[in-house]
Amino acid sequence: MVFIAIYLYYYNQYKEDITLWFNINPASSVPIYVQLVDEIKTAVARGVLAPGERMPTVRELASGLSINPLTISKAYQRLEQEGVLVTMRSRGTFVAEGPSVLNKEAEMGKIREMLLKVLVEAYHLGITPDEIKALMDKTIEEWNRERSQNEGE
Amino acid sequence: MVFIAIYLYYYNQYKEDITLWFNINPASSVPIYVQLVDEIKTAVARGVLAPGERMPTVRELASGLSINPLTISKAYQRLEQEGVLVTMRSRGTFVAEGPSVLNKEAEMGKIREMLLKVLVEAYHLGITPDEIKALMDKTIEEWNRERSQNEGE
Amino acid sequence: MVFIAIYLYYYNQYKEDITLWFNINPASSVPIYVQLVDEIKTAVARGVLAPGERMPTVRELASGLSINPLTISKAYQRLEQEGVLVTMRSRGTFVAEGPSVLNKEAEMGKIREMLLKVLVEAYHLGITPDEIKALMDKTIEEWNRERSQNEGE
Amino acid sequence: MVFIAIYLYYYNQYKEDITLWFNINPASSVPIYVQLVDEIKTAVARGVLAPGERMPTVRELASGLSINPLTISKAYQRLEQEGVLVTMRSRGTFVAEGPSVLNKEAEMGKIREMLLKVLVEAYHLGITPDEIKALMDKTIEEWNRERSQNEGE
DNA sequence: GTGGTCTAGACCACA
DNA sequence: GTGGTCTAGACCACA
Repeated sequence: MVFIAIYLYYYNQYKEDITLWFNINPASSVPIYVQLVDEIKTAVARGVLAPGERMPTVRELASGLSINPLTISKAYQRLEQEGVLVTMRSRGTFVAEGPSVLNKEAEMGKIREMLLKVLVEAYHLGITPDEIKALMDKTIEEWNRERSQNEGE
Repeated sequence: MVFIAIYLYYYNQYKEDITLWFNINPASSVPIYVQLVDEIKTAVARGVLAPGERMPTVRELASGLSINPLTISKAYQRLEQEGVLVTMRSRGTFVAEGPSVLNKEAEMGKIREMLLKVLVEAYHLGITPDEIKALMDKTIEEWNRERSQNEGE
Repeated sequence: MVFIAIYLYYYNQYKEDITLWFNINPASSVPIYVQLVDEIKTAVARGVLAPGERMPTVRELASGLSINPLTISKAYQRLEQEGVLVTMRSRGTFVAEGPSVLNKEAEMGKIREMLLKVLVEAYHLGITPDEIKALMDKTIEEWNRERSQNEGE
Repeated sequence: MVFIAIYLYYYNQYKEDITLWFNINPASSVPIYVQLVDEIKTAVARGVLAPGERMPTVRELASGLSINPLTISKAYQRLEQEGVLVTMRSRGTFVAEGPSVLNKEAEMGKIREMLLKVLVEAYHLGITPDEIKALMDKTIEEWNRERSQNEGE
């Protein structure tokens, strides 16, 4: 498998230097636009991309990642549908102002589905629920540490 | 969304009656063979399908689920690769004897990836890490209860 | 303004002859895929396309309407998001089984918005609310007559 | 979705205080100038802006709404074309003296189109023609009440 | 300069 | 055969 790590430096609205770091694998069976959607959602969730921040333009990202602008556009549109980004006509695309909780119960259901998949996968890898629990605690701890670091910047 | 629940009754080697209960949604964007792989892995992990148990033949499953036999075959092959099923020439396909731990560290890495995805998704749904942790505990508890029930049968 | 009326004859699942009749204006400022979405929603609402019915394939429609397949595909995908069509992997695209009412109140709100727009527009055209009411009654009457006719077929 | 409500106080020719209340959403897919056209048409139809009344200048509106003056200008031009506003050289822009009925039949056709769109949309939302009719009656009633209130001022 | 749309043509996974 | 994805290149409305 070929992983292509792409570093994209650009200035945000406060003229600070930001390094976006997207792993896109054009040889993957996962469509490029889906990979990009996942990468951006991760960057936002980690606090690397803060709410209100301006995203690189479609053309910038396209040339930076050597990907067709249409593909970038598709990813941005998908992210807008999911409420992660907001596009303002001829001004650019921005990170949305945090998640809007519409239907907490339905959403908890989705997460529960994902956790069940983790348990199934773990079973087949010979990993016990207790190990999962410990791993989850460690992962959340790291997650919180990273987020508070990014917010502190 | 259309969900098609399929009940598949058949006799295993011990002549016990088993009800397999697969949710296959032909309208989903997830390929049918992947759905089947997931369903079978779940059934095994939950203890509904016990190690050593005989699986229905490709033809049985195909007619039972009204799915192209080639699709079933593809799922079985994938499950063999993953070590979940074992095919014995001219005797049939069986549930493998428990997970074979090859490389614990690499496998923990996979699970960690999945947990990170859960955290990203949860963030965008407005769910906090603490809520995730609680949900995980509850899910594991239910999981263990169900497994011990199935093993008791 | 140039209007291009396209008649598309094809056989549906019951081998009956169906005439699809889409008005697509490539010179309009309304994107082609949006026009197609509107036309198909209208056909379904009028009962010309019945639930469960198979839609023409992307390629058929594309060649029939002299439109790029990608544009047709975009329209189909949008219609799937709206719950009007259902796509089944490598089988084709079908008319969904009727509207699923999720949030009646929110939906009534949308319709109310549209009715207010009608009243605003009517005001500027010198048409009174009473005339609107009469026109609405007449329009609904015709609508019901046409639907019962299509259902009777 | 972000809605930006803008209150714009200004003195009209009679030196009365008027509050204009435009909802402009720069993140909407509807062009800003179209949103402004709709808002002004609505204000006039509701009687908030009376015939003969002086409109704010392009610059006033532009600074009040934090919108590019060119965009405001485009909206005013469009409204002049539609006969809603009248510009008098070096005196300013005014609300026109009521709708001029040019071709009643053609105009009823436009309204009929809009009503059909409402019916199509309602169908896909699971709303019946009867519910539409009732909603229309209620909407017109409120409309009339509001208009008579504004006229009474 | 911004994102949005469209085409022609190619390739791919799935069933 | 089915829909899905991607590219290169072009054009457009909007602000």
